[in-house]
This record gives sequence, C-alpha cells and structure tokens, in this order.
Amino acid sequence: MIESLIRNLSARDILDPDEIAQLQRVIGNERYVGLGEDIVAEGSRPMTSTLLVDGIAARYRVMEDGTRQITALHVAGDFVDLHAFMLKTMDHGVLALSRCQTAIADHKDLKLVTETQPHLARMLWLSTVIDGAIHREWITAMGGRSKKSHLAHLICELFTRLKVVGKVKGSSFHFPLSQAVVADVLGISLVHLNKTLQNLRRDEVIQWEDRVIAIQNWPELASIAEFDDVYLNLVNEPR
Amino acid sequence: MIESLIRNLSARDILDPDEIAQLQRVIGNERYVGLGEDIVAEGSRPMTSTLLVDGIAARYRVMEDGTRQITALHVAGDFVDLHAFMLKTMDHGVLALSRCQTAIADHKDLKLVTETQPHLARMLWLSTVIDGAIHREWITAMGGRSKKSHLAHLICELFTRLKVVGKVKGSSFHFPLSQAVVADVLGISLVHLNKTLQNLRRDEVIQWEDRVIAIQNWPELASIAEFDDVYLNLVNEPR
DNA sequence: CGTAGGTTTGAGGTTGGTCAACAGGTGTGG
DNA sequence: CCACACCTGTTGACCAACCTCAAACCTACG
Repeated sequence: MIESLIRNLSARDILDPDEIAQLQRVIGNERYVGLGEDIVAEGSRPMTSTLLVDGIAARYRVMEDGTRQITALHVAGDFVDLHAFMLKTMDHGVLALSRCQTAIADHKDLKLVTETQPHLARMLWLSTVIDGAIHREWITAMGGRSKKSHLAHLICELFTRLKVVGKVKGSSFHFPLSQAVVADVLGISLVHLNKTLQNLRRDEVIQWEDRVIAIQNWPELASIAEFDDVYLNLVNEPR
Repeated sequence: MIESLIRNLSARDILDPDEIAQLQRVIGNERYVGLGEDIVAEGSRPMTSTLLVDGIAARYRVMEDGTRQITALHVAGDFVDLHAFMLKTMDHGVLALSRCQTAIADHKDLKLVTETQPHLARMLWLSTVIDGAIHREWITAMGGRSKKSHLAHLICELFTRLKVVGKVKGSSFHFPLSQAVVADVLGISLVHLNKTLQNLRRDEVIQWEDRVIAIQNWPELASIAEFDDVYLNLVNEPR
C-alpha cells in the first residue's frame, strides 16, 4: 500500500526499517475515489492527511468567473494534503483526475511522529518542501517560458516523478487526463493547448494518444523545456 | 532582531517563552546585504538558513534567454531559505531588492530543534508550508486572473503580510521596488506592467509614487484581486 | 442509434510583447 | 558649474501570442 511512498522517500534519504514500520502503522484506511470526485474539499478542516496510493489527483482553485486553475498534480506515492497537517484549513480542493486509490494518516499520529521520530518527521517535512519546489518551478514555467516550453516541461516533470515510483514503461507512461485538464494546469485555453501540443508532435519529440504519452526524443524535449531535475531533489543524502 | 519572526509565528500559534528563548539562541550573526546582491546563490549548499530581519528580498531563477522570473518575495520576519534545511541544494537564488538586514540559523541547531522541541519544529515546518500556500496563490493568479487582477492581488498580499509584522503605516507601506522588478514577479513586460498600473491608478484604488504604495480603496482593490487571506493562515490555533 | 465527452480546425478579436523614443532625477567627472 | 551617463517611468506604433466562438469529427456507451 505504501510502496510508492517508500520509493519516494527512499530516493531522498535512507529510511530505516523501524521508520518504515512506523509509516505502515500510521497509514491505513484504504479507499477508492471515482474520477471527478473531490478527495478533499476546499475550506474543509481535515483531521487526516491523504496519501495517493494509485491514480492521478490535482489541487485546484476555482475563481468567480468559473475558470479553474490547477496548482499541483499528484501521482502514486504523493501526499495530496500533508500541508494541511500544519495549515489546518484547506485553501483549495483536491480532485481525482482518474479513479484513485487512497490511504490516510491521522494528524494525531503525525503529531506523535514529530515528537518521537525526528528523522521521519523531517522526511515528511521534506516532502512538503519538495511540493514547494515544484510550485516554484511551475511559477517559473508560467511566467518565463513559452507555452510550448511549459507543456514540454510538464511532461518532463511527470515522466521523472513517475519513474521514481516505477510507473513508467520504457519511455512512455499512462496519462489519463483530457486536454481540457492540462489546459487548466498551464492556465491557457483548450484550443491553444491543442495547437501547442500539435507543435510538439510536429517536432516528433512526443506522442500522446490513447491516454499514453510516449517520449520520442528526450534530449530535444528536455531542451525545449529547459528541464533540469535538481528541483525534484532526487539525491540520496542525510536530511 | 527576531521580533518580526516572533510576530509572524505568534500570528499562527502561541509560542511559549522557552521557545522564544530557543529561537533567540539559535538565530544570530547579523549582517547587511546591499541592494542587488545575492543573499544566497543558486546551486549553493548553505549550512545555515537566513532570516530576513529588515528589507525586501526575492527568490528568482534566470533562464537561458536571460529573462528572470521571481518566484517569491520576502519581507521582515520571513526565512528566505528555510526550505534549504531540508533541500540541501538551492534550486534558485535569493536576491536583496533593497538593502537588507539578515541573521542566520545553523542547520545543526535547527536539526537539534527537531529533536528536542517538536512544537517549535512544527512552527518552522508551518512557515515553509505557508510559503507553499503563497506559491499556489501565485500560480492561481498567473494562470487564472487578468494581469490587472494579479497586480492588485500582489499589492493586497504584501499589505497583509507587512501588516502582520507591523510594517504598514495606515493604509500605505514602503515599497522600494522598481516597476521592472514587479514585471519579473508577474511574468509580464515592463511596458505592460506600467499600463496595468495606470489602469489601477485610473480606478483610484491605489497610489504608487516615491517608493510608497498607498491603498485608496481597499474593498475595491480586494474585489479586483479576488483577494481572500485564508491562504496566509492568520489564525492563531494549536499546530 | 442518439447522446456525451473528447479532439481538431478555422475566423476574428483582444491581450500582451518588442522596439523606440522621451522626460525627469541623480550622480559623476571635467 | 556644466556636460554627460544612467536609471526609472511613461507613451506610441506595430506585431505576435493567445482567446472566444463555432463547427466538425470521432469514439464510447446506454
């Protein structure tokens, strides 16, 4: 159930067996959330944090005129709302973009971890801080890059993150989101997203059909994206 | 030296005297950084985290074509790189946008805090998580709002954050940044920023001259911005 | 076999970018 | 004291990026 989480954390530092056991004890209560359903509602005050065991989820905000902005994407092994352990109130919603398998950790138990397992607590802190690093990268992409580059960057990032948790097959990965959803990620219109995508296809750097993205030319894609994975902190070192 | 930090944290939860004493012990080594100088360099591996005691600083990235994107602004009482305590390597630089007064905390000491002062450690964790909430709000503003609304939002946010640390005078605050810098925050050109600003002035919601921003009509400004301060977590509750 | 969701394309309008020029203020060297 | 460079803000002209509206097409599904 928590293999993906273990892979995520173990990519950044060594977890000892006792810490893994702690995580197994603290995380439970599996359930499934259907496509399009909220995993966590905006404005709620959850007493637990949710681990995404499988599927893809998004944090999102909707504004007065009805436009929806997606602020983060989550894959297997990500906590979708670990920050709520500190923030208490959700300032955004979390939505299942595919059928999702989830598990939860009680905030009471997480608090106990901070009191008895400082290193494990730091690892959880780390995962919220990596979320922040990803946010900054998205800000950079939105403000400073062309839309083509931004889309390429998103694909590079997802490929890299999915690879960490073993969810890629060769150079392709399952990607069940519609173009409309991706448009809400990039903050552009569906029409323009589609044209940007055609542009990447014309360059023969990616294929995207039947809910699968295949990377045809990684060096070129990464170059279009100016992708550098340092911000994902895939370095195993003491934290 | 750490009054602003205390104000920042105390706005979110009660700090007991011992915790304040701990912070005072851990944070020291004041220095000044001149306008335009780096406080922390991209790619570095700092052994300390820097508290901004006074002034304004920015986290930034510069891309291949030379454009600079600012991903966060910091004011007195903010740690500019507390996340580096967990991330180890800086994936961006931090720059002084005015003459800045800073102080530092050793990562060794912060680690000790996580081992001996779990509540204080959670408060530090909280402050990195609020950074993340601000990032998400910026993503929302960049992707979903008009530039006018985005600029209005930035002003609302800065006013609110400065108010927490006692740096506003009535409805105005000192704001020494040039329009070129603000353009790098919003991810738009200087020319367009200027025209957007004129637009807000024409509406008589703000004044901005001589390095001071004065808010003339807060309700209208907040409405243009769709500003809601929940994401800043200005609620005092147990964390 | 009709309906709904997703993708693709075109036309026309708006937003925002680049280039260029000018004004005001400041600091510096002659 | 003047001449000059430089930084910031402002404005206009023109062009590219991106949006909205609309329609056509495809597939899956009841």
